[in-house]
Amino acid sequence: MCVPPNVQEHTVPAQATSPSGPATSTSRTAAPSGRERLLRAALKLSAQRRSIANIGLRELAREAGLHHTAIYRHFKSVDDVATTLVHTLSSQLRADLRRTRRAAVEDGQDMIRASTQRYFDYVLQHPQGVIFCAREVHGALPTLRQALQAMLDDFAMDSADDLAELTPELELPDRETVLVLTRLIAEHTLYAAMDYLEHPGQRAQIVNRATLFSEWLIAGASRPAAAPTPRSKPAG
Amino acid sequence: MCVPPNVQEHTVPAQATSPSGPATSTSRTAAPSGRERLLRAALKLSAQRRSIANIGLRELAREAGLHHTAIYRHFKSVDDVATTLVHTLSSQLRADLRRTRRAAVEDGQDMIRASTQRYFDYVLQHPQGVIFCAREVHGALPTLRQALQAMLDDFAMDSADDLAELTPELELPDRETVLVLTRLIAEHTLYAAMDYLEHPGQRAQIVNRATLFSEWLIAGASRPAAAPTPRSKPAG
DNA sequence: TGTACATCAGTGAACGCGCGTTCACTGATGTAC
DNA sequence: TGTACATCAGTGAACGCGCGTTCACTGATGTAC
Repeated sequence: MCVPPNVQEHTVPAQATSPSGPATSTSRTAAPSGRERLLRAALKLSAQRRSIANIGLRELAREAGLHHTAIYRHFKSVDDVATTLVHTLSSQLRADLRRTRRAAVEDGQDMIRASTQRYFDYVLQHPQGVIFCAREVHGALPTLRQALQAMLDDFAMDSADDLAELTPELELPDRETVLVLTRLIAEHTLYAAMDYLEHPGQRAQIVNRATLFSEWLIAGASRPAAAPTPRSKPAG
Repeated sequence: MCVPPNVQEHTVPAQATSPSGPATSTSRTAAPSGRERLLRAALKLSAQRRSIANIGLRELAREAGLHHTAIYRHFKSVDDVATTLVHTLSSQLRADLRRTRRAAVEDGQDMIRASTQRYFDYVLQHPQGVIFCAREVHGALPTLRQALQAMLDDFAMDSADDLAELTPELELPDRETVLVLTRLIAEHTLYAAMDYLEHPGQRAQIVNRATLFSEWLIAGASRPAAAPTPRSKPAG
């Protein structure tokens, strides 16, 4: 009776696993045992609850279907689980979103609106990861915040590349300004995902506002005369 | 020996009390005893730590200098303390910021840049309240989130009023669009305050970016032809 | 192919600790007469 | 002005509980010879 009888129930709680593969070390072939079940349990609990900082060691083990002392086989502490999870998720999310945005671009049409729409479709398919990232950006441990800020920086760079490459008609400002722009957009869009998931009745409106947000920012920053770089100059 | 000997130490931990008065029920005259000490302790702990949801009952009482069972004299639970605090803080913050912005406007000059600068000065003077609000907007209990979202809505209305009243030269879009704009600005500015407090070396840059953010959004949304309301219309 | 051994994931009991909640209590303050 | 009583903030002991951590253990799997 050493192997617990409920392993099979817990092998794939999934529901938010990316189709690009599990991407964590030993899970190349079959059951997602042990370490990976702990990471998935942490993700699930942190999406259900308020923050990953609140999750207890025994609670996490219970969710993963493990004896609570088994955690020490894989991690030093629950904080260690959190840190590992945020690094895993941020790289997954970045790769998935880059794919999503490029797919939208390849379909032609309005890049900003289409890629924004695709982003929110993605949010619906992977709610737990997005909730987790949005919550922890300003939430918990400094380590997690730094990792997620770096993720937003990466998003901003991807977006800046795509803008420069795919929308030459926009007459964008210099690269540095574009990075400020896309960084603002990345941050806002991540938060907007929370509202999107929380208020199903307002989703069309939220997508529209996020699109307008990007368009306004880009238009405002690209505007030649009105407010290019108003440093210490009175408006009057 | 019924009265604890350390009451006098704890009467004014202050450091983040608004000069406009304590504003909570019974504290009109002298020592801030009891209920108010609990609220201040909750604010202090939630600013130090990650979230108000993590604070324990005994921990809170310890910080307030009270026996832990005394909390039940004033509140039903720690969640009750949190709810009371968020309502108190959000109304205080709104009133203080309205005062701050109007003062900036009365000094003439560039309204957006000056009021943004004043806002961050305010943040430096009242870090705990701002941190608390920024953390809990997307953080903890749904009750707190709703109260803080309502606070942001109020900020947006104030800003929209001021924009319409004080900057007629801007040719702003319709009231509804301006409210979307100012709501986005209110939200972003609240988050920016966290970065502002966390990174003292980047403060000038953060203020500048927040100003640009507002100016870009307003300029972009006010632009006559480029992207007024691009509903389902390909950009190409 | 078989044996011996090391490694590794997970088990189960036990520990000391701080938690939230209850209860009866103690003085101080306010109020009616 | 004085007495009797109600109210109210805070105390202190006690409770049962779940927590994180430790330790010695059990099988299963991999590896050397």
